[in-house]
Amino acid sequence: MRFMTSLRFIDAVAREKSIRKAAEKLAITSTALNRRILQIEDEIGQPLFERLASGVRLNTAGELFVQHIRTQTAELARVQSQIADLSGIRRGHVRIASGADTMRYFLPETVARYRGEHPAVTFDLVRQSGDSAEQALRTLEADLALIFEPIKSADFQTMATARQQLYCMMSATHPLAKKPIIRLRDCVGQPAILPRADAGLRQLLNVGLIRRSVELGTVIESNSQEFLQNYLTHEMVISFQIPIAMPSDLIIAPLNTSAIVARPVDLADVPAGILHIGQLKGRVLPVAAAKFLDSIITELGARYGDDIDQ
Amino acid sequence: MRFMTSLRFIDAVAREKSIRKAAEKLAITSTALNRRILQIEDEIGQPLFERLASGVRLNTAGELFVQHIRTQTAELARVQSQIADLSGIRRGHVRIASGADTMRYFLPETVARYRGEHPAVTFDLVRQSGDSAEQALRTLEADLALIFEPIKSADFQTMATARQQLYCMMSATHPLAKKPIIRLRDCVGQPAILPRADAGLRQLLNVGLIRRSVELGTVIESNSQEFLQNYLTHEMVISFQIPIAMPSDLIIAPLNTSAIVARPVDLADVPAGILHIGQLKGRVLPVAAAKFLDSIITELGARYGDDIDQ
DNA sequence: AATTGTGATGCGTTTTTTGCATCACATAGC
DNA sequence: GCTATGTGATGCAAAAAACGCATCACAATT
Repeated sequence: MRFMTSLRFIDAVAREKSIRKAAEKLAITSTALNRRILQIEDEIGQPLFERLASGVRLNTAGELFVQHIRTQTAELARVQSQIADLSGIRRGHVRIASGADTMRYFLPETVARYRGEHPAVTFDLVRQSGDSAEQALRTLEADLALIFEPIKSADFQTMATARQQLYCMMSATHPLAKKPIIRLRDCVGQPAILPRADAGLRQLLNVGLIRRSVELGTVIESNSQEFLQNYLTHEMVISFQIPIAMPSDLIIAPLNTSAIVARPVDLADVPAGILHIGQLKGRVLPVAAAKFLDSIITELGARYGDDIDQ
Repeated sequence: MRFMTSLRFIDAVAREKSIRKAAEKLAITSTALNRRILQIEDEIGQPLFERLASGVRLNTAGELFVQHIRTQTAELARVQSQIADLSGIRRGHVRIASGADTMRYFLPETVARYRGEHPAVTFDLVRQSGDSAEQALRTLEADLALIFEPIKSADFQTMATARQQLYCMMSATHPLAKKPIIRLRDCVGQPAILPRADAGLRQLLNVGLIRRSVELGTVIESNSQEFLQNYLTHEMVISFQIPIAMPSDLIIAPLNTSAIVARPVDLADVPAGILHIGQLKGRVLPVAAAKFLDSIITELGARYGDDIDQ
């Protein structure tokens, strides 16, 4: 959309806090970008940026204006999506901010199914922490966010939740693999590899460990779920995971030596965590995003049945 | 705002239903305008207008897009007003759609007082019927509307009301002028000059007349309040008016021969009509318009005291 | 003091927009 | 049936706007 160019440029400068850096990203010269900004400021009647030696920073007027730009951009996308929807073939672009949990299996499968039905819909999938996912909704960089556990912002509007029981993962040859349900006291002193403290899963687990006064023999921490899961085949340790981040056949895996198995942790020890699917409060989503949200909810319902709320 | 040019043009074409006519109003050639429209349609990916032999008409996509344009335009105005407000001097532009009643004395006085405090605020005052005033709010051509009596649209959000008792107006030498309160039965057969049937006041009066089975000797109908009032000095007839459309000294006018006097009509015969001051439902007004609305409410409060609701 | 990084600006070039003339088509009136 | 009048679309040249290069002025850092 040509008429949005200047606005898009201003938004870019606001994000980069530097005209030259933004110009580079936008693939134009700083001269051209600078002049567009000066022109808009002239039309507004007052500056939008403070000029510092290190770059630029939005002033109050700029904050207001950039907020306006972002809502306008999102609104335009919504209208375009709505217009495209008139022609029958659903078109559009859906931007999702989510934690690593859902990026492994759930989102690939759900997005693939949706694109099977609507090939003209494109996606952005940005893996990030819960905090920055919420932030992405606020700056309108994302339409939907999937966040496991702590929701911090009042601007987050939960559209659906899925309860996720904690599972203990280990090699099929691990002694604990024989138990159908794991109690935390079974794990005392067990060598364990865990996600880092900023993950919602770790926080959930910690609450249980403290309550039951259990200490694990934590040998490795990692923020890579790939690492945690694959390491289980190399050393006799346990790890933890939530169902949505596990391949669907893991829970019912046979006890052959090479397999990884998952066993639920007793809900009395660690309560189920909650996966929140939501959007920016008060925002009207583009058609494509709204329909994909429906698709997510349907998929969650098929997987977790009664553990879903809308 | 340069970046709004194409959007403004499309809006103009939508209103004029003709590229050439719109081009004339916009002071450009139809060629240039036509190409801008083709370009936008190209970017959207589908046409916004149907081409007819008699001009153009919005299709469904166009309706959606023009609605978007109008809200964006209004939003931009709001943000600009908000930004201008930061600099201390309140700037902005307020567009008011209103019936004739308030255009006579109330709005001139209220606008003048407001502009005395905020000289940088400019005004559009469009006199029109209640229906088209509501329509002007919907198309975002007006920020505020003042409508006497029937409110028809669900999109109208009343922000304040003022009860307006009906007054009977006549020459000071008219026999009825001696009565402090007029009953409808006093008026039986009296020669009367009345506003036309589409005015809220006339409808209000008619209800009373039917209820009391009173018939007036209607000799003249006019939609010009000026005419109605000035005619009273030339023939011994009565007319009706609401306080807000009367000069403030009229009710207490002395009984000299040249004067026009106003006497209240008993509320038991004709209930007070209601003047509605409102905006488009759900819309956030620009600072200037919002503040002027405050000013209107204050002024109404000063004049009619308890007859005001917010 | 030298260096590096920032935004602003003069000037020639490139791209975009505009206007004129004209086409193709539909409708209204005779 | 035909003309006259209106409509939007389009090729081409002129005007306007945007762009990029080189450079300036300033501030912070080295």
